[in-house]
Amino acid sequence: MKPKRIGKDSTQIVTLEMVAKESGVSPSTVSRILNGTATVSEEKKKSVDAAIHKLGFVPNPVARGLAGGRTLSIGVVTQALDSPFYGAALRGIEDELDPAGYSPLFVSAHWDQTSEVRCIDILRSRRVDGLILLNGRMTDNALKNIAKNLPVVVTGRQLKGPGLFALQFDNFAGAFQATQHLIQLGHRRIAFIAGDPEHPDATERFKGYTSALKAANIALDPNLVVPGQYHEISGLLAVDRLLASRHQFTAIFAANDQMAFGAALSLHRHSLRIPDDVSLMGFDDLANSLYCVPPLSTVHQPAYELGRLAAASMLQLLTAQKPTAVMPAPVLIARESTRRMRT
Amino acid sequence: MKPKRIGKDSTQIVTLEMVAKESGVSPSTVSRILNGTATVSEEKKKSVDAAIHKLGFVPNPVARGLAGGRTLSIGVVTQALDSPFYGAALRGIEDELDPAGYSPLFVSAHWDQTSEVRCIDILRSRRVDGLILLNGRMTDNALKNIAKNLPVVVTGRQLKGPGLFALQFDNFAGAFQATQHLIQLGHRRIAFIAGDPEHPDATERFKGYTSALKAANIALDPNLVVPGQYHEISGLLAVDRLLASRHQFTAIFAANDQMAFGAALSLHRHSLRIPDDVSLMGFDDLANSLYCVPPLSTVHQPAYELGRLAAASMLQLLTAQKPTAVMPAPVLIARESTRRMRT
DNA sequence: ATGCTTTATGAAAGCGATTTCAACCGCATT
DNA sequence: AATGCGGTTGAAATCGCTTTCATAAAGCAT
Repeated sequence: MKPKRIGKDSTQIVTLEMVAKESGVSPSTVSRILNGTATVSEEKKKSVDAAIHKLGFVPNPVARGLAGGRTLSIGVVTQALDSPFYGAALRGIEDELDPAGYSPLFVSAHWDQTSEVRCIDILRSRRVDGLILLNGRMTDNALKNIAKNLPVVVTGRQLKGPGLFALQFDNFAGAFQATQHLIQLGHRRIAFIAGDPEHPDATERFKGYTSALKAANIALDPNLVVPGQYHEISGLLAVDRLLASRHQFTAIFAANDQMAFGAALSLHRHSLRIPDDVSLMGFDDLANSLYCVPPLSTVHQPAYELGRLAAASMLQLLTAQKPTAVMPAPVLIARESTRRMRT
Repeated sequence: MKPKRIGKDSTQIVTLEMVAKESGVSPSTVSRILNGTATVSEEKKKSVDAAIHKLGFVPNPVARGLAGGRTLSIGVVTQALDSPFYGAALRGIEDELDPAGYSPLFVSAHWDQTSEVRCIDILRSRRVDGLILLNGRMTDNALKNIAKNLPVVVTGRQLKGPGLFALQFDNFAGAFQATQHLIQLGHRRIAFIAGDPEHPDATERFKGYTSALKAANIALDPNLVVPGQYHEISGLLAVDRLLASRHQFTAIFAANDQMAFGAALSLHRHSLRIPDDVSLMGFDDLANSLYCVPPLSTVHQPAYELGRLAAASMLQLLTAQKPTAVMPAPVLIARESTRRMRT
């Protein structure tokens, strides 16, 4: 049996001190070179670089975090790890942070305010350098308070402050467009499956719906507005209820795609065809909206882009720049679940 | 204007030393109480606990990581953050780790071996206490090597070793059942949309398919086996090709749900109804399989459970216990996309 | 030359925990 | 009464890096 020898791959711990010794300079100098904290003679720089390369030195982020206060990690509070929408956003964050040497630390709050506070505490105790909050529930003031000590980027609300940046998607405009689209196709009796009024974006979408109706001089029929909770099942139940109520409608606008899927299933169960019998419109443009039957007309929400922008803004905040990101405007995606009213 | 005062919520840094001073003992003793490293007199324990509570002390994981070598964080290498399947697994991991005080550190490797190695390096440099690898691509040996220094839990392969634990889902049995189900419904000409042969689970599923055919004395028709890559679009194209080839079939078994969705769309485009004209079977039981039209028959793969089990096993590994987790057996979920052959 | 501001560098002091080491105490042993 | 031992406790070293602080060298004006 071969003696257990230290393989080249087995990360043996090379410390900054070893690099210093190897290149004949002090640890301080090595650190300065690593961080560019001060000017160092070209000559030493070279010899240190050589030593780093030779020894395969990788700075220890933990020690770095302790000494310098920076951990090169960004806390990300999401609402669900496994939601198709947030998943894309997280991917965007990761893609943007990674090249900058930062690592995201994901925690999920499950749309619960208490849990959200706890998550933030955990992240702070882990000394993250910044915080990205995706559609958080906490109050604006609490957020501003946190931003005093820690750069914060939030999505889903309008807010300004020092060390604080907000990115908001125009839910109102998106919903307006969606409703308008249905109207333009000749629909007059358009049902709306609302989201949880606790979500500000859900209420915005509702406003977009009502505004578009008003703009077209269509009276809002409260009987056609049914509550939902953004889940598939709530969309299904909403349509069940709608159908049971016997109020006529020719189109449905669901406040998000997930509810639209539920709605589609309910329609199917009642032998109603999409879009021949009723047109169906979603909101979010989830990955699988393209692959349901029939492919869902919806409003594209750039989740991935949102993640990237949030992360990029955070990076700017960390370098004391003013974030410049601006959210793309909503884009309507007309697919096959909506069609012109039959005359 | 009120003077800026230190709010109670603004996490001012309370250190272990302050706790020690407050309670009149040495830092060492506080540490010992925190970690249960040694017996401490009941009296001091009480006074320290009181001080901790009073000051609201939270140990700094960063300092802890540097001093003790433990960071209370577990590296998780996933293949995609935004895949419905992995999302559920990640949630399971988080749910299990959180109560134990551990935090997961997620990185995604995008099914790329090089990237996977890089991810692991990042995690190691961050001094994670353990590593969970979800369906990794790296070789068994490389893995064993890593496990020498770091507890490792892997999914999707069979492997044993010190500090190493593997969890594997029985893809073969699952695919066998799925195929058998179609056969029992009277289908004889069953097409198969394969996954990328690079994935071991894809090849296992293929084997399950062929074995079930053989067991029923049905000859395998190579014309009915088409390649795919686990994405929706590949499922769609596969069915397009199948249909173009004009080889008869009455049922399709897709190696995963995503391809089944694509397949469903292709069938729809060709005006073929599910399940009346062709039965469709998936694999994985993604969250939205329940909400497609018609709801997809599939094999349930317990992604969430998998995550929990992997995390639980890691926790056991970290306390030097032998992991005891065993994967649940595949369960067939017959929904509405499959039906008895018309006679 | 003299004095004074810069500039490059190293020594040393943290950062906030853990852990080793040694001292101390009390109690059983001979 | 002397020795020894397990059990508590605190002082101090340590983890690997950053960052003051001090110092020596260098540049510049007078």
